Amino acid sequence: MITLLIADDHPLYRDALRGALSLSLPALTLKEAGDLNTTVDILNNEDIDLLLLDLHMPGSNDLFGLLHIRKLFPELPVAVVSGTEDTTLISKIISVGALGFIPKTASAQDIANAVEAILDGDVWLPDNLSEDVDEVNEEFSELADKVASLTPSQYKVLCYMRDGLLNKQIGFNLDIAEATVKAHVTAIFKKLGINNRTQAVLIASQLELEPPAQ
Amino acid sequence: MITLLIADDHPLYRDALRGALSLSLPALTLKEAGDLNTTVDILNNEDIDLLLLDLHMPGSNDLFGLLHIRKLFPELPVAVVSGTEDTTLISKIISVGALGFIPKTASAQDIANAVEAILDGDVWLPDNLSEDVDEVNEEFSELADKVASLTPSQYKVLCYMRDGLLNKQIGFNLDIAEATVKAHVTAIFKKLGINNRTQAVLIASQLELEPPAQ
DNA sequence: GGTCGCATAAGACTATAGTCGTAATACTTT
DNA sequence: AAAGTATTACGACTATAGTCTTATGCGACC
Repeated sequence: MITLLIADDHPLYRDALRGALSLSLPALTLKEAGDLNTTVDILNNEDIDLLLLDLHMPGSNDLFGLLHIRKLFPELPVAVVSGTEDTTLISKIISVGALGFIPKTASAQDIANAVEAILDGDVWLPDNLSEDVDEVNEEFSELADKVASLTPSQYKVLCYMRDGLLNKQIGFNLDIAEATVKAHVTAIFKKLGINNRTQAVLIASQLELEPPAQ
Repeated sequence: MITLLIADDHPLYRDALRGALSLSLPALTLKEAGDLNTTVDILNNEDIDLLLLDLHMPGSNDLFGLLHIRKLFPELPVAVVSGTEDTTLISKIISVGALGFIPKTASAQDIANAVEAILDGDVWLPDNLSEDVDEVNEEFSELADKVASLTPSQYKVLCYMRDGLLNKQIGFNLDIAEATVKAHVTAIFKKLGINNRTQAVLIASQLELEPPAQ
């Protein structure tokens, strides 16, 4: 029995997805989540075979949500659903480890085909994108791996760095001493193989990280 | 009499453009340039009504060439020709002030139409892009303006900053004292309305600046 | 031909970034 | 339960970033 989790903040679109899938693939069990936290909860407590993730959920700014999920559940197949047509963003989504990208404009049949392909272990992309994706991939997926190896605290510090905050301000936000922030910063440098803040910020910016804002 | 300059490093594609244009718009005078420096030379010495600029010319990394031209000749209408289908990049190109974007896959007729529209003062874009462009525009064109207000030295310093170099290293590369680099850095901050290097690097990276590498 | 504005240059000083050593806690692995 | 490893935490120290001040050269503009 195959179970699929639809994570999208728009109830109407969840219904539409559910409809499109139950039509062509009635054997699936479908679960739903409306934000990133409940998505993680469900993934922790139930056996999910495929996650359909909307990128614009509350608490899931751009790539952050996907990176987060990929880090917590590296083995989980993820397909991203989004209305964007930005080819760089789509390339990044794939580089970060999503097995497919489904445009919100796709037809019910396309969506069903995509889900089927991904469940079979294939990667599914809109028609004209394969080359674009390859271009971005090489360096980018390395970076994503390195960033995924950061601890939660380190990740938060990196996000705040990316926003141009001083160590002192980061410490205040996270309620730790500036000295501790510096220690995290040094640890981040080692993991990313760099030696100053500028380079760290560039990497974070290429990955389109956003602060957890909690 | 209308004069048009084709700036593209690929002689064959220059010929193709020339052919496409002379067919539909025989009244045009056409000039050609194969790299960024001769492009600037010609613009300095002749009266050009429209520049067709290829983004991947030698010495013109990504957006740098366009920014450079826009800064030197703010009144000159520029249309960008490129093979990219990256929508963010295309949006940035328009934000920086190009009046049109012509995909290399466009037909002869499309190209002629585009040139005609731009000479009439319109903005010409591939069909499906107008909305995408609007999204990126607002903040981005402000940034581009600010960066364009930098002096040549300041611009170089910013590019090196973007590469993660220390002030000391930048000074060595430009053959000036570290103290001078710092002075430039402070000047850059003021012009861009920011107060630390991290933010400067983020702006430079969003603009896809590349060092002059001369 | 001043003089005004601005880019360039650089030294002295302060603030921030980054390193190192150490320690406490948590989480495996045996 | 003990030993090992990784994370979090922080203070003391050094290196780098950034500010302020001053000075020089260069073009614009009466």
